[in-house]
Amino acid sequence: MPAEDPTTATLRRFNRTYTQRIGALDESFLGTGRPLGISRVLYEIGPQGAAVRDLRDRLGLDAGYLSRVLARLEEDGLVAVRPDPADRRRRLAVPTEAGRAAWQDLEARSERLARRLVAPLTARQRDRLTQALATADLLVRAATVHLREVPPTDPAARAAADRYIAELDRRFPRGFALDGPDTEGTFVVATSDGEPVALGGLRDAPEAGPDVGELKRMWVHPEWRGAGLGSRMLRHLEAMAATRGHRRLLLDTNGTLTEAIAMYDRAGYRRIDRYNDNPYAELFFSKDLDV
Amino acid sequence: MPAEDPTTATLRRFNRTYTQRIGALDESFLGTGRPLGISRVLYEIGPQGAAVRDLRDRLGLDAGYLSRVLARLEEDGLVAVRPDPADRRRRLAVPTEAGRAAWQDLEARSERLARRLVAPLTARQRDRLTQALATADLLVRAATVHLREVPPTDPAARAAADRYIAELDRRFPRGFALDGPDTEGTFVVATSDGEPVALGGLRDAPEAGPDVGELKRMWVHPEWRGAGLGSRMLRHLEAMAATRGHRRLLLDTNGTLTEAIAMYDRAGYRRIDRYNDNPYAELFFSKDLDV
DNA sequence: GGCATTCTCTGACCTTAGTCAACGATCTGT
DNA sequence: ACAGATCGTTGACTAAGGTCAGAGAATGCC
Repeated sequence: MPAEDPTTATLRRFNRTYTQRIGALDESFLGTGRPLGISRVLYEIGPQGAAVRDLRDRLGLDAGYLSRVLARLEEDGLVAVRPDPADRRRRLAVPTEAGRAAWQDLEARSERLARRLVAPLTARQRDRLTQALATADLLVRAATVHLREVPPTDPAARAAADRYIAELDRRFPRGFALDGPDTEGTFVVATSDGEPVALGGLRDAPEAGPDVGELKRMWVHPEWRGAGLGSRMLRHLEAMAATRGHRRLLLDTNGTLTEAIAMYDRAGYRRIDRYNDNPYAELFFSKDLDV
Repeated sequence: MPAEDPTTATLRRFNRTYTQRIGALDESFLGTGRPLGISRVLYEIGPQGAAVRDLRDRLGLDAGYLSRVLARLEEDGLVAVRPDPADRRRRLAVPTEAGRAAWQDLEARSERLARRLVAPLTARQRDRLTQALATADLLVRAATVHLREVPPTDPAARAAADRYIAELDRRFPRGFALDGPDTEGTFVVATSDGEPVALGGLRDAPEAGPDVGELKRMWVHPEWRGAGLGSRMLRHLEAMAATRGHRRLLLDTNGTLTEAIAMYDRAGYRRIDRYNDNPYAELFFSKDLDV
């Protein structure tokens, strides 16, 4: 084993503290007269309801087991399970009035326990704790984001591209619009709990040379900025480009996107002259990939 | 329910992230061919061994259940349980050679999982995560510290007082020594996992007035400083003094203890003239309690 | 239109984790 | 030396949580 890593040591120490002290937050689900597993499923269904499929994914449960838990919740009159009209193999679990009340109760218990935990802290320390946990939350979530390569038609890629376009439209003085959805190149979507949180596209740019690629649609969900998702996406795209035989990457961007520009600078991209007639682009970058 | 509290909201959000992602650290104990509970006990016993009593406290297990788990570990040749020579009611669990190897394996699994979790982060982000988790760890531990009032003879109070004395002896240019152990007044010991982490003493000071008390032996474990334990101790002592009928508190301290002095200032203590002949004291404070 | 796949449910089965009370051995204070 | 407390073990019992294979209904894909 290599020399002790301070990050894993801290993480593991925190894990111990956590399971001993905050872990009790789960136990707030006890004492409701229902077993923990049942409460967890009820809580996960939430006041709006959820698809059985999603519950299974989110909670990591066996299909048979979950089915039984749902039957029990239905029997207790807390949840109604009915087929999804859009795909009648699927089923949706929707809380009844009583179910929503039980959910509220779980919510209140959890909140109470959290309060009791932080009660001994002064306001200043509470702020520090909030800060620290929010940072840790963002980084841990960012670290467990899932990157996958998809065609331009992928629904997650489309959804992310739409958000990208909407954001540029908001930020650019004269708005932003595209002719139609992307059809060219390959996209990389980063998802967390199924939600797209970052996007990046790579296309061949034969007009600029035989082994040149171009990056497009680089976008990170606003709530996820500052966690290094952008540079991770960039590294992933560069590795992808290298395996596709590209030796140089181009990209263009707008002067208002200062965070992105700083990231490109940090990642070793150099500013070059205009190489296309994109009316929204003001800055142009290039990077040589050392294959 | 009052307006949403950002601390509990962050804590609860983090709790979700945590159970879904880091929580898997526990699951690293699975896949060893042993059930989770057994592995947890084995891990807690550690390479040095542990008293059965302590295991029960640390893991919060039922005596009967733990007894059976230990029997199973003994049967598997991983642990030897033998009576504690010092008190033959107690028993000690000591790992065998195979047990130490199994413990190493658990350790390695946990480390591997922690590494995999932080692997996607850059060095900079890893530093930020380490920082954030260390802060959160300290604050959460500080929040769950247990304060209790004890007589001067209490072993935890004695242990903390000894550390206090040793530290002053190290920090004062001409050292520090006492005639004998404290016998007067009431102590408040803060413990975490059974370890004393902070100390404070309160005595009547009739020589200074009928309703005057004096604080003594204020000490916070060096690793626990900056988490507000000192001011929490102070508040506890003040409340205690108020119920004892004191309306004014005195304390003395040495100029080298700058953190403590800053804390007294913050807590509303005012500097006064020397009120005793303590040769180690250079600064003197007083605070009126509003009862 | 037919075949493979997806989604959920059901039955059969099992381990794990835990509780509770009774009991014997041992220690502590007086 | 003895009453009372502490420590751990044992027997009897239970709920919780989970696995696995098979089946039926619905859908997607060519």
